[in-house]
Amino acid sequence: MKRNSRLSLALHTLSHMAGEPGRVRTSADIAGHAGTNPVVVRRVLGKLREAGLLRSDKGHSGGWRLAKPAQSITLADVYLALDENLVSGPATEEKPGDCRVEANLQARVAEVLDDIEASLVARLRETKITDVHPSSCNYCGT
Amino acid sequence: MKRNSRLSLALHTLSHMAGEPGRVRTSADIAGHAGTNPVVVRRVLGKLREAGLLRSDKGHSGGWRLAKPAQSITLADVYLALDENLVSGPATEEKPGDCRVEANLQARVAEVLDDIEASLVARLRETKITDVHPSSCNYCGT
DNA sequence: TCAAATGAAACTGCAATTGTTACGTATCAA
DNA sequence: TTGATACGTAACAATTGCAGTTTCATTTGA
Repeated sequence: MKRNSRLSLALHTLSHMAGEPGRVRTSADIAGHAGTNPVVVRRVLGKLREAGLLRSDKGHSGGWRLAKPAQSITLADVYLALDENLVSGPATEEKPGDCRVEANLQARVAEVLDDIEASLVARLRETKITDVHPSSCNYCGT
Repeated sequence: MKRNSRLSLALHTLSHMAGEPGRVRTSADIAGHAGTNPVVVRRVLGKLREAGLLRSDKGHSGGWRLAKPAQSITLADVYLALDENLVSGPATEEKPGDCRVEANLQARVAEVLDDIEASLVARLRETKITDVHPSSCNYCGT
């Protein structure tokens, strides 16, 4: 996989699930379709479970399924569940330093980035995961 | 240094230069103030030179200086000169694949990210590097 | 002619992320 | 009760990107 793969994997999987809400899928199934590893799938989908988007069951006939109606899940829900911070990054955290230019810059740039991050989430909130599922899907068979 | 350090270094340096436009600074000077390495400085400022923001001279009494009035340089100019792509990342570049969900997702997400990237640049264009220089600077002596 | 500065290439070191292996635990069916 | 199935988690290896470092060539001016 590549960069930003967590978000890709999460959206991809949820979108498929939106097409067949009843179907239960195992980590191995999902990993096979996404070209990755079952453990990676569990890591990523685990975040979505913590956020209340998915439910997982152990044991025989266990696996992953939607925990709420697909219509009620937006791209923003997924993005936030993963703590992506695609824009601002991990809170630059400079040592104090005695350079006032540095302080000015940090403040100014951080302000802009925070705004942009908020705009991103707002935009993502406009799209539901059901909007992304194509009318004919060679995986769901719909 | 940390993440986004190229942008930090570039903005920091340009901002100081805006305070003393005539002064020529060597890579070693700048590296010393920024707590990094002269070669790193040349790598980053080289991009700004390609973009026409800085000029560098070799040899005795050489070094770096502004190539245009500080008033005409915005944060966006610096951001774009570095090819940062802070939002969209390096063009996800998936192999084609036969999954239509994936294609739909890529398109939708890319569209949003491109918009957000444009918003970011627009916001950065509102601030000139002279706006970031404090009235009293312990480095410039102004 | 020599010292000072950039330009550029090659390499190392570090941190983050993904991929992999291994083992524990819960669940269900025979 | 037992065994197969699937998730949960920890630990480790592989990969990647970036900063840092070393080294050498080239240009410039005193």
